Amino acid sequence: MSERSRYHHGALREALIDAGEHLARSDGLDGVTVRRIAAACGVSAAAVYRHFPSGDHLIAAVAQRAREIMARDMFARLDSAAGRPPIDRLREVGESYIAFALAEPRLFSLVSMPMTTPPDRPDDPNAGDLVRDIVLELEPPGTVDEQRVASRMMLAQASAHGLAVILRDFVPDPQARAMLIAGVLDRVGVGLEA
Amino acid sequence: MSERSRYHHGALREALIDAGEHLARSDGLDGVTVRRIAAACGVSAAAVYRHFPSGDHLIAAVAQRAREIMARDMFARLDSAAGRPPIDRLREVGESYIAFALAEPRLFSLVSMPMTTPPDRPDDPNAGDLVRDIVLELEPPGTVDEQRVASRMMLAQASAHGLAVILRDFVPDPQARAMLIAGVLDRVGVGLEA
DNA sequence: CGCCCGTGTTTACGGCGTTAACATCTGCCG
DNA sequence: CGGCAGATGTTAACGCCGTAAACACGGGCG
Repeated sequence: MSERSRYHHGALREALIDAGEHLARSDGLDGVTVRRIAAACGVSAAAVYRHFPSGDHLIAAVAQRAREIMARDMFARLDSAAGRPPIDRLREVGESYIAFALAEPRLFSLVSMPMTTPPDRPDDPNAGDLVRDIVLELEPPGTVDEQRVASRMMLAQASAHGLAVILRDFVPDPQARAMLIAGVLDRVGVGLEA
Repeated sequence: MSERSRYHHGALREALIDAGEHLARSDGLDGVTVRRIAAACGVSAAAVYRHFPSGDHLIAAVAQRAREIMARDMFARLDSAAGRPPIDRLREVGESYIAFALAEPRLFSLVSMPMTTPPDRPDDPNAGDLVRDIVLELEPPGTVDEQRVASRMMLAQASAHGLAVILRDFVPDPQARAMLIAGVLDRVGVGLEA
């Protein structure tokens, strides 16, 4: 089975997700469509249904791909903050999330879609677990107050997500964005330590 | 011109927005479509274009309607908190926003759409201005630090919006929702006063 | 060798937004 | 009061969308 099969594609599923990712980057959510993705792979639209039960599952897979890309960004940035206090690393994660949303707004619009399909491998880099791990370090040694952990996670995630969305939609000026990110994350830090 | 004209409708524009609102409540975003809205008004799809330059403008108008409904909720709830300290009223506004998002998730999905069209009357009840007015009361008398005001507004709006979205998509249990709302808003309050 | 099944194709259906051409009603002007 | 013009409706058509059914190819196993 060489790569030249040209009838049987060989790795269409991955190719479809790749094409979807590129279409999302270039044309945004509206460009991510079964027919366009299939065409980008040089394949008929119906071929998609050999690999995904529906078009929504395909775009859910592309969304999952986008989440993995963002998660890689966040992990990379976290590595360069290794050893710093948990609160600093939480801020790093938040800044990373927001930076991604503003740098790749179209990809981010996939990230923030409700996940209709469970991820293929539910154990790969996951932003939620990442936040939880850091938040756990804020707990007094030897005990874990689940409710406190949950509210801290929620505050971190909600404020980062909300800020990203509002900045993307309503604050075009990069300088204003930077000011607001710094100011809000300062305050979130205070709230997280409370 | 009685109401029986039946050819010339008389108030089609408003009727379309009404129908869009009801469709949004019952069928969610996917139900809010030019053809369906027109059909709900007993009118052909093309008639829409006598009143809106495009279907997107119609659904933007429906979204604006949804925002006004939510704003009315928030103002009503604020009235019953008149006289309380600003921080308490901010919390009331946040709770109101989140409650609406969870009580009317489909309508809320319109609210949180990026506004493509300026509102018809940009001076009617507006949640943003409301928040700003309360945040201003937190300033020391006689001075206004615009940057501090902006970051407080942003924190309030971003955390409420983010929390609403995350709870709607990922936390079905009402009790867990209530716990998280209380916990997060406590922390946001701390961050707002910092 | 030959058959089966995984994976591709073509074709078709209904729903979508939108436009063009036509129809009807209403208000105003002579 | 008559009639014309413009506002507001209609139908028909186009191209895009997701999806299903029926068919075609081709690689691997008996």
